[in-house]
Amino acid sequence: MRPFTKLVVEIIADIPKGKVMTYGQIAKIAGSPRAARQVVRILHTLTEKYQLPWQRVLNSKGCIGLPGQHGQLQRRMLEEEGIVFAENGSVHLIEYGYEPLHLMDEN
DNA sequence: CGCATGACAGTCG
DNA sequence: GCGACTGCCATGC
Repeated sequence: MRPFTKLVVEIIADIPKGKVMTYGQIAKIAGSPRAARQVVRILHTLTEKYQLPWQRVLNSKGCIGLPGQHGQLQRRMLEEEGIVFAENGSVHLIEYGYEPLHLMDEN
């Protein structure tokens, strides 16, 4: 497994309950600001192997990426964690967005 | 090895 | 503010 992938797994696994992160955010922290796609792939590939909280990972719009039933399921799981959805079906990233500061260089 | 694809992001009109 | 286009990087065929 590449370092990037490993970091992504660590980061996602480190997302606390009631918080969410975006693909771009995770990718950036993992070391590749442009690797949001890889985060997506990693979710697909490893979410079942490592039991990652995929439901806490959203796109930059704060919306569920999956269409249909999976999205509904994800939304319900997030609500169970205490996350409140906006009227448009998005999550308030300003409030629920999680930033693992211990992984930041300085900033 | 080359082409196509993906649960995306950022910019432009 | 929304829709369309391009960029990115790794995996799959």
